[in-house]
Amino acid sequence: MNIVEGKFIVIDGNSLANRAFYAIPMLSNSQGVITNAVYGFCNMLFKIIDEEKPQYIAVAFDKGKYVFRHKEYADYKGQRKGTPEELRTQFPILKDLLKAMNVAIFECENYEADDIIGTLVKLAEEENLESLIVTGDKDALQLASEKTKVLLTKKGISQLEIYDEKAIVEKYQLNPEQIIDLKGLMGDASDNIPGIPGVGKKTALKLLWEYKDVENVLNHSSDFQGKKLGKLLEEYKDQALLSKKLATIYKNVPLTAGIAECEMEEPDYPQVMEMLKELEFKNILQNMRKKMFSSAEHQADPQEITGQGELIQDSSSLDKYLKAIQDNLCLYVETEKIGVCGFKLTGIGIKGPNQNPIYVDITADGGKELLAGLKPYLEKESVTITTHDVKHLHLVLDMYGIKLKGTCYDIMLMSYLLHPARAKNDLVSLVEEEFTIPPEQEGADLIYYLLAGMEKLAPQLKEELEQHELWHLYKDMELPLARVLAVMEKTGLQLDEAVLEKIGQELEGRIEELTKRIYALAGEEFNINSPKQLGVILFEKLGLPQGKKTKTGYSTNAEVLEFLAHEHEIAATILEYRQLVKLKSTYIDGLRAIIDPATKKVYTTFNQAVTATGRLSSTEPNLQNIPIRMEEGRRIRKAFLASPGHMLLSADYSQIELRVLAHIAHDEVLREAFQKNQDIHTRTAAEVFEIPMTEVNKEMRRAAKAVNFGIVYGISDYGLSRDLGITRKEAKEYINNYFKRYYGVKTYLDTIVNEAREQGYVTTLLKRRRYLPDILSRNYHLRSFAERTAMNTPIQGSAADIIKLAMLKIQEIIDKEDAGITMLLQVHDELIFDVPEDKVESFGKLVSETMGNVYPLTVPLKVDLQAGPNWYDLKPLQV
DNA sequence: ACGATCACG
DNA sequence: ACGTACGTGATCGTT
Repeated sequence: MNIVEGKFIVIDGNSLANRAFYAIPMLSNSQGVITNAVYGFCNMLFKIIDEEKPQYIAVAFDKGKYVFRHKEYADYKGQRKGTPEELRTQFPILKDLLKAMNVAIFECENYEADDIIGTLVKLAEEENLESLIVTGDKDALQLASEKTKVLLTKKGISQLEIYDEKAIVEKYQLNPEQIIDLKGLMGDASDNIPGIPGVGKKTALKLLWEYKDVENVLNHSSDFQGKKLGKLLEEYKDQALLSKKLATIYKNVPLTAGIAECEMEEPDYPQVMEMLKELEFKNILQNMRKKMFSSAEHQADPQEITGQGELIQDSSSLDKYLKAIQDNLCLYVETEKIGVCGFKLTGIGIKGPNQNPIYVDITADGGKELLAGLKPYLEKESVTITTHDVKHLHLVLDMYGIKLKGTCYDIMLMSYLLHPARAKNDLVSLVEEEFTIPPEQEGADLIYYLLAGMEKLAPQLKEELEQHELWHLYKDMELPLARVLAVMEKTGLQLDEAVLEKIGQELEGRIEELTKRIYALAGEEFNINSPKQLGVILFEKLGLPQGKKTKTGYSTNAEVLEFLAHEHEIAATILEYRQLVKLKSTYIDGLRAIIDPATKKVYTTFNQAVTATGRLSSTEPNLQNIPIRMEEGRRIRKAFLASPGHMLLSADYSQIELRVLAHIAHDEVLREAFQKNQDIHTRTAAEVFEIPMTEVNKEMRRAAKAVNFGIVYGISDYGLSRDLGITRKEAKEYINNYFKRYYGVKTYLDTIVNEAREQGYVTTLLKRRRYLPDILSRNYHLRSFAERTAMNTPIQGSAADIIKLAMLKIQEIIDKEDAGITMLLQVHDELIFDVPEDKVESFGKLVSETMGNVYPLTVPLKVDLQAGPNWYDLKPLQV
């Protein structure tokens, strides 16, 4: 009889799906198919299989609404609400997935999942198998035995608890079968099993400890003669027996298959992966792919790519390969960082359609000959190159005098436009999302996979961009902009080391003084830079009132210190210390460390694919946050020089975000203010305080300015009150007054939030998209954040679109003029140029006109020009 | 690796 | 009752 061995896992599919549905926040794929229960179920299934490593597995489902129990008792489960629509639709998906995974599914008309489980477990016990029942329903405890355990889901789905026979006896002082008797006496509200009225858990347990089962309890009802309990037992005798019957799991369901059919099998990988891809379960898909690779009988995923390639070291083989592939190629440049700035090429990966990839080893002659061979192919106008980070490619090829003239698919930029908020736009992650790179690939082998991945991704991304009306943005803006940015990065900015050194020395002296003063005030030496140690000094030793707290302890930020400045001299001293240390470490030491000794320049990197709104960012060094607001810091700008005989020209958009808002919100008051070229904050103050503009004082203007900022950020009374140091009630008043006057803005903000709710995303003027998955969240924080983002992104993002357009046009002009002018920096609403002195005025005029007219709005775009020998000494320029 | 802080738009 | 203003990057200290 004992023909099989091992462990059998049987899952209550309905119970587990229910648990997953309520435990996991609403989740849907991009088609709107709700998937949270399937997702939770899958995760739990894999976890259990992983931990228990069963040889047999089955999932049981309820089938139909009525089961044999309804014949005995029509109201069985009568109180239960129907399955919600959002869950009901997930069962077919779940069953299909289980089928593809070759997991045995059982369902049987007239019987519940419980009965199927009871039957299967009985069969398993006869085969001498160990069984584990997975469910959220305590009824299953009655099935526990020497060979059978029950895995109960506790809260949510991550907490599981195993009950074996011993655990049940310990907990209830009852045998597992007596769980049925317990329910017979006390009933079960969730299944609408009546039991005996007035008998709860305590009484029922007491009775069963004494009389063992329901029948015996009823037989001894005379023991309770004269008591209330005796009367109840008499009166509800039949109901108790019925309840026990209803609670009893039936173990002889006519099943069409047995334990042998439950044997674990390898999933049908291609089918499972197809389904997981459809469901967009990226993590599970990746795990499944890894499992497939490690599986003994490795099946081919239809999407699978191979890493077979060829190493090439000589020009003639390269030439032969290039001749064969004609005009379409994927290109991967492998580089290594050298020194503080710059990098060197170490290898090139190439793949043509229907060709195996190649890796060109250029270590021999630094690549000169091989790159010379590559040049004519890459410079063809008819060539289409697929790559990742085309700006980087421009910079690398430029070192060999190669200029790309054809068209380009940049995987990084394309996927950024599709998912700007996604953290991982690096090539390996993107390829891994679609295909699996077998573990531990490196060097040329890895590059072969990446090339094949890019080749598959490019047309998919292009199609998706077209579907979302983003192709134009890619083709005519981001792609050409990459080249402009490459030129800017290559140009770099001249720094005056002597200026930095001088400021550095001044700072150092002052910091030393401040340090001593702080130690004296504190009465001991400590690390002032450590918020933790500082908190102890301020709030424990000196006993100053602590304002806010952070997650980790006391808050010691500028806001708190400013408040404390009234209380103790140390606070103001620390504020100054902080400010100076920041300047010294970030700007003086930080910049000096990355100046190229050969050129005395710094070379920033513009990241074109990180921000969620479409802005650029700048790193190593970040030249978009050089101090300006405070004079002490502003002096750093003296170190940024124009080249000899040139001037720095700065052109910044005045109030571009509020102008964009006036345009997209169709707000008449805001439009009029800009059309009349009024001071926008003064006008807002006049509106909000209902006075003529001439009567607006400084304080009113300051408040109005804060309100305008608030509007752009996605206004909240809390934020405004904090910024202005007023009560929330007052802030609310300001906001209400504002919306009364700027009715178009109010309507716009309401509309855009609704649009986000309906579409799941918002767009900018040039159709750049940002998805807001949290806009319907039930979590107040997440939802509010998404709402503010919905208000802010079209404004910030459209401004980013406009200045990018301007950069493209201006670079064209610069190229055409060929007068030694270079574009150096973009700082969100400002462009910095290096211009020959005699060209400053004429070029300034061109820049101003170009920026002002590049994307006509219903309000004028105003540009302020400044020029000077360095970034500090800029004087307004009228043209 | 992450949080706190602070520099910019 | 609740508690966040939008978008970044560098540095430092702590884990």
